[in-house]
Amino acid sequence: MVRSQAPQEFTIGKLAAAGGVGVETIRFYQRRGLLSTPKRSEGVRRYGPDDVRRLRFIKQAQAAGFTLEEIGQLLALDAGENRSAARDLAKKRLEQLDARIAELHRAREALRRYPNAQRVRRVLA
Amino acid sequence: MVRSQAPQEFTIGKLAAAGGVGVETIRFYQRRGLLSTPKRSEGVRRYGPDDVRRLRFIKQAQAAGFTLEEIGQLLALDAGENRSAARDLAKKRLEQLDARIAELHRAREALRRYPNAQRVRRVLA
DNA sequence: CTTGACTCCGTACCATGGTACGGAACTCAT
DNA sequence: ATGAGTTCCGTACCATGGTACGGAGTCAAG
Repeated sequence: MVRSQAPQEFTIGKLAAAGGVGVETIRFYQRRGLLSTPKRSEGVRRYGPDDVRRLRFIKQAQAAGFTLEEIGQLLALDAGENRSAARDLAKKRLEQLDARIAELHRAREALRRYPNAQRVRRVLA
Repeated sequence: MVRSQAPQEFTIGKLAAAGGVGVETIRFYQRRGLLSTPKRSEGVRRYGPDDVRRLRFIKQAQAAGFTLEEIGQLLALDAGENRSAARDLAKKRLEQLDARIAELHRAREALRRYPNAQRVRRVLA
């Protein structure tokens, strides 16, 4: 079942704008294998909504603390058979995320106390 | 009033060990002006408890999300007259920290839902 | 008083995540 | 159909936060 193609209406510049990144960042992600590099159509490569979603996913995952390397694995595993491996990876990252959040909370408390301290050194040390 | 000197009993290797970093990291921080470089005493530089505290402060501040550049400013301002500037810096960072924590919480929630989702892509996008 | 560990110093190299550059090809609006 | 604006592509460069290397000097235990 070949469904009707979604319109490939984005040039690289539009895609970048839609994802809130620069054109060079798109190319960088393509080199890294995080985004595909479609064939040229009328001299220029065209992108569609899937690419926009994928780009947004990358940005969100980055915000969650994944490295580009991990994001690549996640996408690869997710696309292939290996969805349970992807889940494991996500779970592992979730634990790291919890640890990081706790760490930031501790730092936050220390920093919040700071304005009344004599010196910063005593606060975080 | 010149109080009795605290013993300067650490060599660079001990200092590094006490701070849980490598020797090269100490040297790197010295180049960056984050740690002082004491005069040589008997051919080798000696460090004391103050240096250990300072090193630990750097590590903690890093964990709180400060860059080395910011940590340098913080230490400089704190040491000098400018304690209120140091407080401002800390306050600004505190706000950023809150934003970052909120962001990680959002990512966490998305990730936590993942095991039941069909594909990662739908989760964070 | 030698041997092994540690220090000192400059300089080079590394990973991560981009950002910039320059010339040629191409597209699009007027 | 022409000129401004994009795209394409390779390659170079950037900041951050280290890590490694090599040769000379020093120190401490046996």
